[in-house]
Amino acid sequence: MPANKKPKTKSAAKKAEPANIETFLDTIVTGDCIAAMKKLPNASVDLVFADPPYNLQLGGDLTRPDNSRVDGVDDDWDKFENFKAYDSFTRAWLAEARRVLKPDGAIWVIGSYHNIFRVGAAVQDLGFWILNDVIWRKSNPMPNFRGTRLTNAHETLIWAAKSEKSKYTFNYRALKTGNDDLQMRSDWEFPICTGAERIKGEDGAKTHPTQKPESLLYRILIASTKPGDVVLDPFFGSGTTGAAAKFLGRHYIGCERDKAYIAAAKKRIARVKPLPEEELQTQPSPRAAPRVPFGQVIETKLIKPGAKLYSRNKNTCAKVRADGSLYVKDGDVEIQGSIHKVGAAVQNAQACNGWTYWHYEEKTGLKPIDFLRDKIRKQMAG
Amino acid sequence: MPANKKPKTKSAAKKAEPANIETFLDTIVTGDCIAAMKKLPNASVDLVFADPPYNLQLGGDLTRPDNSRVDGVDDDWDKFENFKAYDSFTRAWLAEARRVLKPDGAIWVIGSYHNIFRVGAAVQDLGFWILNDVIWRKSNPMPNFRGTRLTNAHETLIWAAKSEKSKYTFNYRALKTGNDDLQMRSDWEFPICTGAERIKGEDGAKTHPTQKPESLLYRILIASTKPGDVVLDPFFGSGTTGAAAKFLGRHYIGCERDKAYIAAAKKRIARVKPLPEEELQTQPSPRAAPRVPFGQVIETKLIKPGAKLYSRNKNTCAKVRADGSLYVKDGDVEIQGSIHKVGAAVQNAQACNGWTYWHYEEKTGLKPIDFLRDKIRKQMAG
DNA sequence: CAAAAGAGTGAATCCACGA
DNA sequence: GTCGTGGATTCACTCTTTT
Repeated sequence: MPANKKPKTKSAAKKAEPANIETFLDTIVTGDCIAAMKKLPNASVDLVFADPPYNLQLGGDLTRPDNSRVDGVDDDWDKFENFKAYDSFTRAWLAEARRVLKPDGAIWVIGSYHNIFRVGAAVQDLGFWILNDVIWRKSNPMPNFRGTRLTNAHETLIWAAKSEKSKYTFNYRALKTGNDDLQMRSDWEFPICTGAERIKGEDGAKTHPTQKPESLLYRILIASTKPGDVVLDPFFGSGTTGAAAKFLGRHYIGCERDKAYIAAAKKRIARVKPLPEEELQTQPSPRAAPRVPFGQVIETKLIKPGAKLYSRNKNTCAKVRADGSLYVKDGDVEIQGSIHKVGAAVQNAQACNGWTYWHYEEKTGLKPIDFLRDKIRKQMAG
Repeated sequence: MPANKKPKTKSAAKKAEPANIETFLDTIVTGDCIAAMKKLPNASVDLVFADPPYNLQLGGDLTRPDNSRVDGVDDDWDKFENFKAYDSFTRAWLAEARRVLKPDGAIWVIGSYHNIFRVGAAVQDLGFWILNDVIWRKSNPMPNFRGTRLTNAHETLIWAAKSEKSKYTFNYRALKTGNDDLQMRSDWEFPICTGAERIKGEDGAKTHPTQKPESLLYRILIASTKPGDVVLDPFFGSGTTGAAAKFLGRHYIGCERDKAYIAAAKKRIARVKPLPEEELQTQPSPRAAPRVPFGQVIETKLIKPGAKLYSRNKNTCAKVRADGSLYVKDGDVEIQGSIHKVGAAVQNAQACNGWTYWHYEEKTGLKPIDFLRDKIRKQMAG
């Protein structure tokens, strides 16, 4: 693809145009996440997934009842003087992430009670629009060894669109289908990342202290991206986002400053074999199907003008007119209009889906006129 | 009780001594929660439970797919100009709540993604020390009718001590015992408040739009208070906190400005019959509870030989023998053995906890025989 | 009377597109 | 921007009515 010489927006014209986003696809940008994100052009990524430092305040070492030491999070990058420093760091990277997002883009941030409230408030203050908070219920959490609190058995994710107006991606039907035809809820259960999935060094020690399970990222990407979308992870770490994105036919961009993490992530992602394209087809949404006006049903002669349509209980009867409008005479009152308007009127309802409300007579009984629309769609497709 | 003329602390001595806390026990203070809390003396309550406005910012009407209208929260008390206004309100009431708390006191706040991040950040900024965030998983949440987001199936609670140094109350053993000897996790499942528990006016309409289930408050009070403790609820509403506190032998203080809510709460709490004192003893020591063989239940004459025990659905019936064994005749097959062995056999299961599987008949219905074991343990302890 | 069917409802930031 | 219209969209549970 040729470089785009002409700035796309006025604001972009003010500065030197940053490198094209294509340059960064499926790569890890080395360096501090804010500096790294500054290299990316405005409005160029579809989704951000961020697993920022948790700002844990563990007082001293934590030991198990058998006196073995728990390998907690004590790396330098996870120390912050105080909430103020953490807040300004949080707002800085969130602002960069928002700049880089397309207008209809969205962000996911994961955290625990140590940091998620500060992150969530910053998300709202910066103009993101929260869509859901999602609970990752850990099926195998670490117990509270001292019995001083509840077992910390979950983490919190925030899902937010770039703005209130964003037409964010949500594959509602795909999630529902994958959930035994029940709406996906805001609480998700997954095991923590252990076993073969957990990346370890040659010494057997875990490479990254907070590696997330790929299953979590799969669901996030299936829920809120389309194949070919660009997913940015400002805290790339061990590269779970990259691995899941590559597997699912999405592009990733990672930011990471730790060279050991980068090396481990590259190695990991190289081993991932992407799903074949046909496997990526998710359950289509009825909203995505081509619009078929009711008039077309008549033009196609699937129903003739003058034919009668009924409500399911056959209490109401309407006559079809040549232009695709319906006509009902109920006592003195005559109603005419679209299948939807007349359906709503005879029910005294605000709205009505005429395709499912009205039925035509067949040998086997009443059938919704939606069957006829289906027929036309299939003819169009085949 | 005579008035206490001598100030208890130096700081209290500086100002006019506010009315003694005893005056307020088990009452509802009328008025705005901040003004009402100002009447209470410093460091006088053990626990605060707060269910503040969520600042929902709902749009227009929402209808179900069957065109019925959802009765959303449109009350004035949930309306705020912007985040800034909500934040300053939040910090004001949290500061008062903190002043009123004893040094070892704690607070619970419940909210949704609309407000909980702002509340949580304020909690931290004011010097509270977060102990856990707890997820209330709703077993029967309202679905997302438009298929635009995930089903909002949970709410978030923050549990925080007054300060990092607070020696807060946590009845670890009681929770674990009540949770089949597993540590209580940070995600709790309860149904929403419906049916007979839901308070309704004479017109059948719900008295309060956001009444919380008593089961949620029971667990909170069992987890983090002792009998006789003082529990303050600055947003008393329909009085769930008061009802649970009275039932569990705790004192409540409510703040509420809506007279209709106050009247409903008073009526509700008046009907509550407190548990007898001996039932309030929670699992005291870190030692495992003493073993009670089933035979002892018979020896104690809590159940007589020849009595019948049933599975919860009453599909299975067993006869109690004098030695504490059970006997079941199922067609030609006769089974006998311990409550556990017979329970497993009739279910075709590897193992079974007979204490919870078998039930005896009481006036009010079937009850697990575990109730009887509890009784014996309490007799042994007391 | 029991069982089945129907109606009602809950802290909800709940539509997309073209004229 | 607004406005109008097409047409997509629900789970668990309680209580009432009908069979």
